[in-house]
Amino acid sequence: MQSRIGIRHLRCAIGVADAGGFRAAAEMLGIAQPAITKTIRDTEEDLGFAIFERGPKSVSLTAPGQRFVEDARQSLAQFERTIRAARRNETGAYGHVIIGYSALASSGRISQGLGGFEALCPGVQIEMHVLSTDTMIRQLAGGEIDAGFLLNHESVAHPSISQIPVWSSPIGLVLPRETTDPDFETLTGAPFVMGLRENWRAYRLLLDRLCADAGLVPAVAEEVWDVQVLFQRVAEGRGYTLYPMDAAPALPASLRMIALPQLSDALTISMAWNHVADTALLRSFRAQFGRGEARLPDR
Amino acid sequence: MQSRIGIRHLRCAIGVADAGGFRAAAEMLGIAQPAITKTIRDTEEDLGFAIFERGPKSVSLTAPGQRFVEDARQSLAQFERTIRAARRNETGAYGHVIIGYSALASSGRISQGLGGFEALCPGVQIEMHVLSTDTMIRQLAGGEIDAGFLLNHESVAHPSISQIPVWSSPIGLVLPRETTDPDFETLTGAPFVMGLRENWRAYRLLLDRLCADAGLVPAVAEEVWDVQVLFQRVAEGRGYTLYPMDAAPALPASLRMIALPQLSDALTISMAWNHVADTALLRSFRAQFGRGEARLPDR
DNA sequence: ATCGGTTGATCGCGAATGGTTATCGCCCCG
DNA sequence: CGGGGCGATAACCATTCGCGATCAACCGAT
Repeated sequence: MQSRIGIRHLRCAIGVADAGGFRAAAEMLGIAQPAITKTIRDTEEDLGFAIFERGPKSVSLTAPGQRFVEDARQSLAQFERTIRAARRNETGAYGHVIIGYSALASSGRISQGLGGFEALCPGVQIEMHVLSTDTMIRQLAGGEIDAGFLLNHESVAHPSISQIPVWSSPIGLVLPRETTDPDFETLTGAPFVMGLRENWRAYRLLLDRLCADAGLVPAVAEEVWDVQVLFQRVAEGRGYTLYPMDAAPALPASLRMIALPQLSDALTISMAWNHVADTALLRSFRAQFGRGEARLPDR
Repeated sequence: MQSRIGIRHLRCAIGVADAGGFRAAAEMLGIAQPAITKTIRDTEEDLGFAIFERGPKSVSLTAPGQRFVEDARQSLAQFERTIRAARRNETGAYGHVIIGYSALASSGRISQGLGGFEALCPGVQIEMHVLSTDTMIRQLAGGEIDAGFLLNHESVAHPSISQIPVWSSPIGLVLPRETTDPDFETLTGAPFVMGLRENWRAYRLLLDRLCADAGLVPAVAEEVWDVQVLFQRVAEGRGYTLYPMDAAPALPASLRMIALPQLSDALTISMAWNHVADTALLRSFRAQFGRGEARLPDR
């Protein structure tokens, strides 16, 4: 039963798989290359099979190696969560939670939940990352973040990630403060600034459907990578954009929002988490937003 | 970020918590006591708080230590599953799954599922433990076993354990082969041999309800710890017993079963697993028995 | 009151481990 | 045909890990 394999071995194997080579992994992990060779060889010896196929140019995972590294990722993530959740942080209290949130999710509901969590577990350090919906799902699956707030959309799903709706907001029209309210009919063909599909995939899909339902055909004059630029361009008069009404208080002074009752559906933000991410601290966190032990996805 | 804590530290902390003392843990882990002292102290130093309260007589967990050890258990279990699932076993193939099953679950449906799994993942080593329903839940929660087949009953639940019904069997009457079939009415007051409530809690609760519904009042003449003894005593004429009809083929030659249509409900066996037990191998295993990604308990 | 018999803590010392630098052999590609 | 990648190997060094021996505190007996 006893195995000489430790966390170090997992880190090493994952590093090589990610970096695509022993030398690259060595650099990434901040150690010398021979150490990688030795650690990988020890691991393979212990497990009884080759994790990597050594090609003359770069290495690749064998089939069992693939499975092993996949499992090792979960294992390592869980381990690090355990340490993070327990460790005393700079503020003098214990615990450290990493969450992601979509730019669309900048609403009072998050602050309220976080406030409740802060009251329950004072001093726990909360690290926030703004991520696109797809990146968030990927990082949740890989254990890089503990929970995320993202756009609820049927195209956003992952077998090992649970989601629970947290709140909704209707979608409004963002326009420069001085501009007069346009008629809804005049919006078709009017210039719009939108987030790039690459980074705003699910939100764009949602808007596509809402606009189609409402008979609105926006002319996308420009696509940008992130919110700040989005608002910047709208303020410069390059076009309108569509954004959750919730975000109205957070708009720059040069912008304002008006409701668009013609857009039938609201945008819903869900809390998402990997169901293997299971520490006492994270259970407390999730409890702040709904029951937090909701259904797994029906795949 | 980098922490000197490794798997060894978790094992050590868990060991001390379980053994209830440094010296006892040392013995349990097969190392000397000073090593325990040092490892625990290193861990506490790294985390920034005391895991254990050193009393003059034995030690106890502090509040944060309690949470840490709890999380560490999950972490360690996941780690060991990862290694187990990957490791080459004696049969020359890879993988090792530990399952528990209730004595009540000895049916063809398990063998069938296991056969399918064997075909899918040839050579994977399956370790089986016969456990009482309650023990199984505890070991699933602690990560000691990967999946279990147990009696489906509302009193058998745990927040982090999912269950999915796998099959059902009506309950029949077990009696010595030579005995003539009794009338159902004569069973009330007739002597019965039963499993001890201590070890058969959920099954006895189920039988209590079924008997009450059917107006049957068995006189429990004797209570025994495990199945073998149960059948032994029935064969010796100490009384009847009630058992799933499924088990008929597995009965000793000296016994036979007759149906009891008066007992309204069937006994249902579920597969149970801890939703944090997540390796590629275990997903394949669970897929053999229903979808295997079913609902979490509604707590 | 003191003396075993506990407990965990401390102190050196060897052995094992994890890391380093230097170098090799290989294969691809200019 | 000779770089310049790659991983493997060798020799060596620092740290870690575990050991036995010992200590200090405490409890419950005499």
